[in-house]
Order: sequence, then C-alpha cells, then structure tokens
Amino acid sequence: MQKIPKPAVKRLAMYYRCLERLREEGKEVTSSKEMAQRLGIKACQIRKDLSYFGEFGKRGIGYNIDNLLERLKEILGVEKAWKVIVIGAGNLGKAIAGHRVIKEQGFEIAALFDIDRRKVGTKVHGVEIKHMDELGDFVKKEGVKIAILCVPKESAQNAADEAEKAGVQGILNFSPRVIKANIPIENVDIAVALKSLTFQIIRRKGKHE
Amino acid sequence: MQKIPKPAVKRLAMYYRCLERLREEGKEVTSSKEMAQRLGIKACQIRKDLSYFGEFGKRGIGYNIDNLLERLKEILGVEKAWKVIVIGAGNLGKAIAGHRVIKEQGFEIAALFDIDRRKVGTKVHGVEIKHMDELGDFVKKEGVKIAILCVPKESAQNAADEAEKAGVQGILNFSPRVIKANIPIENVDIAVALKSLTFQIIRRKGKHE
DNA sequence: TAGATTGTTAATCGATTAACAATC
DNA sequence: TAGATTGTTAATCGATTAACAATC
Repeated sequence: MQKIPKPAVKRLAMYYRCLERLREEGKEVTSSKEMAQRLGIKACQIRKDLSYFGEFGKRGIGYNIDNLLERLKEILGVEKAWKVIVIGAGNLGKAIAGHRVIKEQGFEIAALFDIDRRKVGTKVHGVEIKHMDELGDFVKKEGVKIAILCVPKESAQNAADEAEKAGVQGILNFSPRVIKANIPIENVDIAVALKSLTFQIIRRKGKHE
Repeated sequence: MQKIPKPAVKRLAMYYRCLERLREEGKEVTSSKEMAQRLGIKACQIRKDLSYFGEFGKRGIGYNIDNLLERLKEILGVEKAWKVIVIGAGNLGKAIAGHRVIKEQGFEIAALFDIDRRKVGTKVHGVEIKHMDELGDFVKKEGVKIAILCVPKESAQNAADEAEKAGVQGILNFSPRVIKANIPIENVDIAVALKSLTFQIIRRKGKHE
C-alpha cells in the first residue's frame, strides 16, 4: 500500500471534525472547496489526501457527508471506542481525563494511574485512580490500547516503558521530554509550542500583512 | 534574512531543553552527535538548523553548552519572561495555568479569564481569575503578548477575536476547532493526536520491527 | 449543453540527509 | 600529526500545488 504522508493523516482527522460540524448544520453534501475554506487550506490538498484511500466523491457534485464520515472512520480506525488510560493523576492528567473532546471523538478513559497512594481509589469524573502497580494487569484485562502520559518529565521514560511492557500500543505524551519506545508516540509539547510562538512574534514585528 | 523551515524552529526549542538537561548533568561541552542521540534525530539536522542563525560551535570540539543556550535564548526570543494569559478557567485551563513547564521555560501566567462570574475573583495557583470583560484593559496595561485558549470549541473563535482585538500577538489554541486570526497560532489538538495514533496502530499490525 | 467538481498527473516547492573540506 | 567535529554544499527525498481531463 502506498506511503501516506504523516501530515495527511492529521488533516484527515481534521476533515472528520469538519464534516461532523457540517452535518450538525443540516448539510448532506459538501465539496473540497467548502471544507478547504473552513479549514484554511487548499481544496486540492483535501482531494489529494482522500485519493490515497479511494474515490469518495461524485464529479460535479461533491461528497456525501455521511458517507465520507463513515469512510474516514474506517480509515482512522475509530469505528469502535478505543480504551485509553491516563498515567499521572495530577491536575493535567485529571483535566485530560475529563475532557469532553475525548469522549465526543469516541475514546473511553478506562482508568487513571498514579504512584500516590492517597489518590488511589478516588474517582475523577467517574473514572477510578489506580496504583501504577496495577497497570500491567489492567491493560491486559481491559484491552487498553493507548496511554496518555501526564507524569512529570523525570518519570516520563519509566512510565512509557511500563505502558509498553504492559501491551499498550500507542502513547500520547504530554510530558516535556523526548521518550523512546517501539510503539507509535505522539507528542504534545506546550513549551515547544510556546517557544515557536515567541519566535514567530519577534520575527513578525513590522511586517503586518 | 533566510527563510527558516517551521519544523526547524520546533527543533530549536527541543535543543534548548536538551542543553538545559546536559548542563544539569554537569557537562560544559556537547556535540551535535550527542544531542542527536538523545533526541532521536540526525546530527546533521542539528548542525543544519543551527547554521540558519550562525556558527556556534568549534570544529573538532563541539558546542559550549552555556554559550549555545544563550544563543538559542536570543533566537527564540525568551531572554525575558513573556506575559501569558489563559482564557477559559475550566479544568484544562486551570491545569495549564499551574503547569510547571510554563514557569520553568520562562513564561509568566498573568491571569486567567472566564465568563462565569462565580469563578471571577478566585485564585488558581496564586493567579487570579478575571472576567472576560476585563480582558482588553488587562492585556494593554500588563503588556500581555500570548493567550492560551482553553475554552469550549463553541466559543473558541470569539475568544480568539477578543484576544487579537486586545493586542495579544500569538495564540496557543487547545480547543478542537480551527480558529482564524491575523496573528500566529499554534494548535494543540488532542483529538487529532489520538486519531493519528489509532491510524498508526491499525496500520502497524504484524509489521513489528 | 453548460457549469461544477472530482481524481490524478506533473511541476514545484520545501525539508532532510549524505558527504566532505575546513579546522580545532 | 591523527582524530574529532563543525559548517556547508549538493543530492535526495517528501509534500504541496496547479492544472486539466473526466464526468456528474
């Protein structure tokens, strides 16, 4: 199968959300042009990205929204809810675990994990906090596939190792440290994002488009 | 001045943190090779990225860590603390406002903003929650340059508009919606990151390297 | 038919990598 | 000098965009 550009996959996830919104607005059909306008990208980019996976539109007409949503669900693998755990039940971990978007987009937070025994046994938004010792068994028993890392950077690599050992298949890393593993990792790096902003701001002075 | 690849800027921010860590370990000198190993990238990539901004190393020797850190500080524009506000004092906004990494990396959370008057006046990690009505005045008086958006997607565009109008110069957007503005925006999209993971996981089955 | 929009090819643009002279 | 490592050039690789035939 053809190699898919990494940025294209991220855009597919954005098309998915854009289509959901169009559907909420009562539309049944859309075009690459309409979606492109909303997303601030080029229409041909959308058609190109979709073309890696098949032909989903009708020439002269556009795309049936329900149909394209189904297709994107299959492509992204989100037909059924994925079980997710959050490792690290600090403020960030708890906030992520309770975040609307995770449920809305079809993920299920199965548990949080922490090393602090005072937290263990309590619940956050209806989800139990368990001790790290239970992680291995829980992942296997529940079939957890994804771990969201919200631990301090000092313990990030350890937590990632434990998750991988337990059989987790992908990691979403919120800790500001590069972690190494043999499973896919997505990094959300607040400090890097902020510095990228400051760089752009100082280089922009004067040239306001 | 030469055009700098966007990914290169993000990497510079990663080099910065890597160097801080090397310094903590007591090292005074490092090489592109050493950093590359830690970051999981190629050494020539690091040298190339740095070369956009000057010559910071000594051939045959490597880079002086303190010196390179200073240079990166200038390049990224983080010599002095930037004032940042968080818009949206829900769980996520509060967690971000109190997050270690923001202070450690030289940013200062000046205030949180919310429309819920029951929250207004209370404090989170020593930072006051103010009402959205005060945003314009506050940003001007305090010289706030960056806003972190943690509002529900329904009000994301509005909040961004208000921030831009008030004079904010960059936005870090945590809400799962594309927002439009004439200032730099960085997006942190949890749903997109999770779907990018699921895509990789389902395509990976069987080919474990 | 005329207008609209897709899917795809080919061209362009941008980013990464290899290789090596320069030099500490 | 020998070994190490930089800075930079040129080659390669990957992603985006323009353009247009196909077709509804």
